Amino acid sequence: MLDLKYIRENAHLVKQAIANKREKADVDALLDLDIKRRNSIGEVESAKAEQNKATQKIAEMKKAGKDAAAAIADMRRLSDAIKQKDEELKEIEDQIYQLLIRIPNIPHKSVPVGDERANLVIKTWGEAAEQDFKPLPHYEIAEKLGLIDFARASRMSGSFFVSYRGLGAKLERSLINFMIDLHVEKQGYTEIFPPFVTKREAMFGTGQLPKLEEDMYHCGVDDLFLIPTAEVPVTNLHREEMLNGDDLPIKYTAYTPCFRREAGAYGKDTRGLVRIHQFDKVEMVKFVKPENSWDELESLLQNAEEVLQALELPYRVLTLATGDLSFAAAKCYDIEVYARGLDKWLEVSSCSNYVDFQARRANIRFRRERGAKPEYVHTLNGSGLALPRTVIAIMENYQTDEGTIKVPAVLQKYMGVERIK
RNA sequence: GGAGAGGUGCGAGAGCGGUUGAAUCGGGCGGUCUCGAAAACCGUUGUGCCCCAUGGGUACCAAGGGUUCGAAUCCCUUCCUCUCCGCCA
Repeated sequence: MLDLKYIRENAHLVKQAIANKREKADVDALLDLDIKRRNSIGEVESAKAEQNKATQKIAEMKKAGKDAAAAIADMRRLSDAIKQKDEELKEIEDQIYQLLIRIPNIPHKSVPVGDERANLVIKTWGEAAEQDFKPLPHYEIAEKLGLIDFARASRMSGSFFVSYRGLGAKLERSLINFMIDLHVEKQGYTEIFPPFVTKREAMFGTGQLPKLEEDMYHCGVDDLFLIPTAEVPVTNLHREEMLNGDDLPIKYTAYTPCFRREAGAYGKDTRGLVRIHQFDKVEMVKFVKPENSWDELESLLQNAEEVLQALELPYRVLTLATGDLSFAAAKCYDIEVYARGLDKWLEVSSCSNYVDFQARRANIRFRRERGAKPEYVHTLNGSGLALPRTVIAIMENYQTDEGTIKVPAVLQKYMGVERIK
């Protein structure tokens, strides 16, 4: 959510941002209502000032034992008028709020303008090892080695759910442990194990609601949502809090499963593990001081890259263009791993700076020191990493011509074997 | 799931429906004293919004409604916390 005052003073920038993000939001209607609102506040508050004075007088009269009946009768009329004006004001503020929460965050200056074709590849790391054979796509080798049950999972839960088995299941668990250990031991994050369902307010705080309600699994009886990413519960840990400036930056990492209905996404890249309704992910979340958030984005990206470097998987980094940027983000880097069997680049991480957008929605503030004015923190998060596509890359890039899969060196102590066969 | 208790400022904790934005204690900050410190004493210590803005106004005692001329204080709903019983990994 943006600051109303900021929108008032920078309407053209906001409109530009909406256009560049290919969102729809009515800034002019908002500005119109803003004027109405301020007029209305003037009326209501002067009426209330009058009422407060009169009320005090009545109290004094009663104390002095005088009859206050006439004054009370007068006040009844004023009181009714105030109630009515208050209602009008509330109506206006509701409308403002509804418009305000639909205005997206403003992209940073360094973000290229355009749709996904304007995404900028800023870095490529590693090379696909030369091979004299064509590796099988992951879904075939996984099936062959008994690592993943696609058919059985579909039978019980529907399509786009999978069940891992044997060393396939262990690979999943090993990757989770390896990634968390790396974030905690080498990169200074604190591990969190949060709830996997949250309330509406939490989804709103990080910006999933109201826009993405259709993409989430929802438990109607309790009005709870299954989390689409750990970003939601971990960022919301500090919702409605006043943090201590000395404690910043706060760096958390969390493993969670992620649930996504992906409504309408069928038919595109949907074979195997590329796109499934439930997947595992290790996430990093940071709460930082505003002046540091752009540096923190770079180090967040680096922390995510280190996972792929340790796994020795080739990848590239993209700066997302405005049209590809999510609603709440000011800037976002995507990391794509190269999968040799599919011969495709697959997104395994998005590292975003939300600046104060989420913090304002979720009311997460800090004081630089005792007595200082509260300020909104900046929030960032990045995957480190999404598991299924990492698994794809391992199964395809580490495949041998004998139809086995070598275990990446850093995973061997977790897996207990050097080769999956 | 059943039965109770409760949610007040940085913390503890008071608050007959009428100068209560909120007593008191503690903490923080500033000062007096001291070579310095401690102790003691004095002062100070919330946030949002609006305006004809070095000032004024208004709102906020979990959240939302209601009663009233007037609500932290009375009523209703929701959320959360705690205790006891039941159930359970």
